[in-house]
Amino acid sequence: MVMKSEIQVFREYIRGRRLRRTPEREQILQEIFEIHGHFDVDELHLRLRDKASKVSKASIYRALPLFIDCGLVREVDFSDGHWHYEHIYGHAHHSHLRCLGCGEVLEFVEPGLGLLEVHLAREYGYRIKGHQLQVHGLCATCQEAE
Amino acid sequence: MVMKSEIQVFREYIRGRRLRRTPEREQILQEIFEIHGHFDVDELHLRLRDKASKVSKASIYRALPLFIDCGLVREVDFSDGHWHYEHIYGHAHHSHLRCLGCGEVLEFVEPGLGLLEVHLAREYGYRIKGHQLQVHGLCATCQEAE
DNA sequence: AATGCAATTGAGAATCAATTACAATAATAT
DNA sequence: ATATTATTGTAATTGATTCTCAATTGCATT
Ligand SMILES: [Mn+2]
Ligand SMILES: [Mn+2]
Ligand SMILES: [Zn+2]
Ligand SMILES: [Zn+2]
Repeated sequence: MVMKSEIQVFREYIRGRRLRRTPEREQILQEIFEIHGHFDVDELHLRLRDKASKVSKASIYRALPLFIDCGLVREVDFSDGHWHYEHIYGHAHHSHLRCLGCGEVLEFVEPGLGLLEVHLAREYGYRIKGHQLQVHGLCATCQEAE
Repeated sequence: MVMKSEIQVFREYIRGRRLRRTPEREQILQEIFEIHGHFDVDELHLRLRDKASKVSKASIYRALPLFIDCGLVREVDFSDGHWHYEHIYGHAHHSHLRCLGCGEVLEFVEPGLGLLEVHLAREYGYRIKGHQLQVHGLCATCQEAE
C-alpha cells in the first residue's frame, strides 16, 4: 500500500472538518516539506517571502496547529524561548541531542522509551499521548574551543 | 559527611564570585526551600508578598539563574508558555509525567537514561551536560471525564 | 454564473513572560 | 569612614504569540 502524500493527508483533513482549502495553507505546507531539518516561524516566513509568497506570519501561526493536528508536523522544544518545528510524516519518532555551544542538533532513536510509556501507563493509570526527550552537551568542536 | 545546607552552598557560591549577599536573595532562596513541588515566578512572588516581603519580580528573575548555576534549583519545562522551577539540592534527578487535562505532575526515575548519555557521548563525541524527559498523557480521572 | 454564508486573510494592536535601563541604595574592601 | 561597584525597584522594552476587525474568498446552493 502506497503512502498518501502529505498534501493529500492535509486535504482530507480539511474536507473532513468543514475547513477551507486555501493557497496560503498549501504554500506553507509545501514550504515545510522542502525544509530539511528543523525550523521556526521566522525562518519559514522568510523562506516564503523569498519565494514571493505574501503569506503573513499570523497565517503561519494559524496553520501550524492544523498541520500538527493531522500528524504532518511536530513541535520541537529546544528550550530557547520559542518553538521549533519539523515535518514528521513518514519519519520515525526520534529524540534530539543539541550542542549548547553551536546549536548543532543530532537526531537519535531510543527504543527503550516505548517500554517506558507502557510501564508508566500501567503504574499510574495514565493514557500516554507521547514524550519529549532532549539531551544537551558540547560537540567535539565546541569542547576544543573552550 | 554531612551535607551542606542550601543556604551555605549559596553563600559560598556568592563569596567565590565577588557577588553580594543580600536579604532579597536569601528571602527568595528561603521561600524556594519551603515550596513543596514545582513553582513558577508568579507563584513565588505571591508567596513572598504574602509574607510581607517586598522583593520585586525583577529580583526573582535575576536571582534564579544564580540558584541554578550553583546547583540548588532546576528549570522545568512544561511547554506551557513559561518556565517552572524546582529545588533539587539533595534530590535525585527525575523526569515528569504530566496530565494534559488537569495539569497533575508525577515524578519518576528512568535509570536507563544514564547509560543513554554514555552511549551518545561515545558515538558522537559529545560531552553530555544533561537531559530532559517529559511524558504527557491523561490521568485516570481525566480519561473518564472525556 | 450569481448569491449568501461562514471561514480565512493581513495588518496591526494586545498580551504576557522575561529582560533591561536608570537612578537610588547598600554590601564589601580598604 | 570612604570608595567602589553590585544590587535593587520601577518602569520601559523586547520578542514571541495571540487576538481583533474589516475585507476577502472558498464553497454550497441556487
Ligand atoms: Mn528532529
Ligand atoms: Mn520534579
Ligand atoms: Zn557545538
Ligand atoms: Zn488529569
